[in-house]
Amino acid sequence: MIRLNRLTDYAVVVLSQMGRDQDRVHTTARLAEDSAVPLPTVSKLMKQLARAGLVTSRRGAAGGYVLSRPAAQISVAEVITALEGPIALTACVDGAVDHCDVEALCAMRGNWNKVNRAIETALASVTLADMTVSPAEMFALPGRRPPGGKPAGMLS
Amino acid sequence: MIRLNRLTDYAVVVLSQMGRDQDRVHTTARLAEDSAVPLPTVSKLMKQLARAGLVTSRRGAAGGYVLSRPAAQISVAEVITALEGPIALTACVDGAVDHCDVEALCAMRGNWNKVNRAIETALASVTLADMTVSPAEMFALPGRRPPGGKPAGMLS
DNA sequence: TTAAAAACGGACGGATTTGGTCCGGTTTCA
DNA sequence: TGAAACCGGACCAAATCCGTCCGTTTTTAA
Ligand code: SF4
Ligand code: SF4
Repeated sequence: MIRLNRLTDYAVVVLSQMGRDQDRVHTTARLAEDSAVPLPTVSKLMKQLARAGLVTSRRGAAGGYVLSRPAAQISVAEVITALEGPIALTACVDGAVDHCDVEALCAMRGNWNKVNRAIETALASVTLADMTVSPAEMFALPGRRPPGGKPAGMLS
Repeated sequence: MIRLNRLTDYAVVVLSQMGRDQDRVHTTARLAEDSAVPLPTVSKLMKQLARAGLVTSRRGAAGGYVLSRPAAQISVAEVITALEGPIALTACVDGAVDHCDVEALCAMRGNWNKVNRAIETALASVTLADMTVSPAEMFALPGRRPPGGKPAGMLS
């Protein structure tokens, strides 16, 4: 069902959690407790996110993780990319890593690109900060696109 | 990588194939040959698509499959839905079938809805006919949204 | 009347991916 | 020095995906 990886979903949830307390250091234990995601899983996630540079780790006692950037400047697209690699709906779009064995004969090879880009744009326009507000007022925040405004041009 | 099911991809490819010859009946054998997708797989796909009503089957000798509607009126979203069920990025969006075990405590439960809807819209705005044209002139066809026009309002 | 050509339904199984756990290091602080 | 945290990776159970196969049913044409 075009499902997002469950782990990726968790990552967004946990990162948003962190966003609520911008620059406090959060231990995995605390994050796990607050988000109901099992501890070892949170740990694994944070490791990956740290490697991708989205969070910064502080080792040792009183250590933990901090968001590298304010939550309003991290898009869910970045989170996805960090955990699952480049967003590639099919194997023949531009950033794809692997190869399609039908690609040589496929008449529509490359036509997924536009669609893929549209989705990419959609995901890039939502930040972690957006994900924490109540659904009702999402995208109605001051300073963001007004409700009737330009919708970030998909399929341009 | 937010990857589309390979079978779903194939389905779109094959259906587009069919769209090139609007109302001829196509046998699975022929479709397989033309698209390089293995025959039994095409067969399986067509069965599902027939059940979903996207194609009409004609049994017996000289039988085959016909598109139920012109290719320009079938969106890729429909194809995806037919094969994989409702488009649901996570388990907590509106049309989702299954349930998230963290849902009770998750602070952002429901916030994926908007994102999900945006993607849905993107996929719904691309038809099978669009997928067959050369990438260069996609969305530059007469009668469709002009290049600078309203992009079907995502995240509305 | 018969034979061939097609769709139909479903079962099956191998391969791959995913989700989650565990453990032995290493770094830092009190 | 010891406790608290991250770090890296191995590991595995479960689920999913993908492709194949086979017997049945329907229709057409010889
Ligand atoms: S080449 Fe064709 S079959 Fe292969 S991934 Fe691209 S669209 Fe799908
Ligand atoms: S409830 Fe939270 S964790 Fe569960 S699917 Fe929705 S966003 Fe993800």
